[in-house]
Amino acid sequence: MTQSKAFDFIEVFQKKLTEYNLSWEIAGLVDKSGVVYPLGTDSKLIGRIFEMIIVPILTEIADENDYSLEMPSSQNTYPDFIFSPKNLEPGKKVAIDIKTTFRSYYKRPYKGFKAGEPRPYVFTLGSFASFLRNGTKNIQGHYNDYDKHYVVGFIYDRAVEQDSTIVKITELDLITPPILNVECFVQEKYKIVGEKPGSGNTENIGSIKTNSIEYLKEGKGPFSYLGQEVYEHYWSNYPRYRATNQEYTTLSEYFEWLDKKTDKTVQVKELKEKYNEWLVKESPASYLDLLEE
Amino acid sequence: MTQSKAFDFIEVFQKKLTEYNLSWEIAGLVDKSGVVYPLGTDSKLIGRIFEMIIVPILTEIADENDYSLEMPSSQNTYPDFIFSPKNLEPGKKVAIDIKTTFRSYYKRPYKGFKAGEPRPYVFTLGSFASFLRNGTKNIQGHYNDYDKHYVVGFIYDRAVEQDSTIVKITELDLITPPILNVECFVQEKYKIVGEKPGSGNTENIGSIKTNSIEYLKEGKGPFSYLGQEVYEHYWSNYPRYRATNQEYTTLSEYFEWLDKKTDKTVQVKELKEKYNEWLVKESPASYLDLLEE
DNA sequence: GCAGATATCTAT
DNA sequence: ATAGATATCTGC
Repeated sequence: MTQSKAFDFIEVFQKKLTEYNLSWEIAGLVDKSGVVYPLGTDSKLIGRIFEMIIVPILTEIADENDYSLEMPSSQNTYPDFIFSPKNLEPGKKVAIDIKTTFRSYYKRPYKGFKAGEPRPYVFTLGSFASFLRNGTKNIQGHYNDYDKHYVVGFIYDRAVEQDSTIVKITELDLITPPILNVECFVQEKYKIVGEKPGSGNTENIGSIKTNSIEYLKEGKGPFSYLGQEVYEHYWSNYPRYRATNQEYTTLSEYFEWLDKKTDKTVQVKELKEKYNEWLVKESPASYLDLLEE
Repeated sequence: MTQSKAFDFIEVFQKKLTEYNLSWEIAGLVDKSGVVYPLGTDSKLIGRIFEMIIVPILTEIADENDYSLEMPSSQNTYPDFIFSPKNLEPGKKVAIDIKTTFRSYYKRPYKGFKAGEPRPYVFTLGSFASFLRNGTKNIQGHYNDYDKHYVVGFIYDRAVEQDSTIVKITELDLITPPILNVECFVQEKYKIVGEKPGSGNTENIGSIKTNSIEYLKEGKGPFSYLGQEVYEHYWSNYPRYRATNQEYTTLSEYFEWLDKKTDKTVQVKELKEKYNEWLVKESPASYLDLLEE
């Protein structure tokens, strides 16, 4: 079997996920003598856990579609997983990145949200200052080696009570898992990217902001209308954290900035039209009033 | 029992560590059904693991010395653990922070080091821009609530081979632990602080640089001669990452900077003398010189 | 939403 | 040693 348009990672991954029916109920860490240590809810840890649990699924997907599965060993290298074509077809690698964040909830009614509803959340989607600006910076190989960039995102509740009792391997039942209510989505990265950073000093792209995982599953961000190239251009020119000249910080301002450039290769008018269409049909504001802030 | 000068955390912790004789041989993560997932060597994970393994030791120490053990729940709050006096004596809390880094080795002889010797390493010792400059910033309570600040440091080798096989709980023997050769030290923070940052954009204090854990165990950094107050003053005035005016970046420059200030409250001459004494007796350079003789 | 915290690493 | 990467969070 060889790669073809038939390989749809989103579809395949979701199918496997259903088949495997993972519980995500991680109890803790186990040492070689069988002592189990409870986990905290630290996100650094949780993110890695999701990453490791899905390895068998990714391995199976790779095998069945004539890819080899690679994991960069360096800690500062994008992406988390690579599907590398066994036929070595250039420019056809597939990048898979795992992203994680936790839910918090409104305690009282706020701007059209009811008490008890989850707050809108944002995923941090990786640097906008590394491989997007320099094709070999902090990436395995070259940015051009990749055909597709997928995000597997996890959202979860932190257990309120932290358990810190150490138990024997025979007493796993006694442990309260630190994470609950896990939801997962898969989508092409550009379709969930937003127009605002997800961090300051470490210059990460922020996802669209929503409290509904459906919106992410369906990939309804602005660049789903504008296209992957516009996403790449927008974020490779987004002002750096310490830039004195903030040329633009929104898509509207980006269009104006683009319009003033002499060497532009796209029709700004068309982009504006697509963006307006998105605003009307798909923007979070059209889902829920006043998601701004 | 009440707190007294008799409570020496370093001594007590080292004793418990010997008693417990922990193996540090973490095999992996276990879920509630008993499936074990291997760990990677990602430092984010490893650091948390050391943190969790020593919880029982800290609990016992707290109990036996009339402290309660607290762990700040927020992810951006110093310290990792707090010993809080049960008699509520103000200004007498004890901060314990866990720090981790891994060894790497010279492949060929270099500047007096032999091939195969471990490279000198630096621990990142937390921000110099938060609670040191604003007593309530990113700290549980106020900086003045604390009497002592200890660092428990771990240094380890990353396993060369990464194991990614998932096993049953009955097959723990099959797993190769991802970390080997763990060494641990405890020391008062100011005694292991160095004069250079341990990170750029995230503005962390760097420890003294050494490839010998003995040097850290003994707390032989420059501020062990200059004192805790000089450490706090040096690092609360160290130039920020993006500062245009780099007033000083070494202790020698700091002394000159201090000398020019009109409101100084310390005798710069005395500091210089102490520093010179340190340079002669204790600096890593004087260690290296001894090694070469 | 911004700015800068959490911890540590790596390329130059 | 420096500068900026890795991922995500939080106070204002």
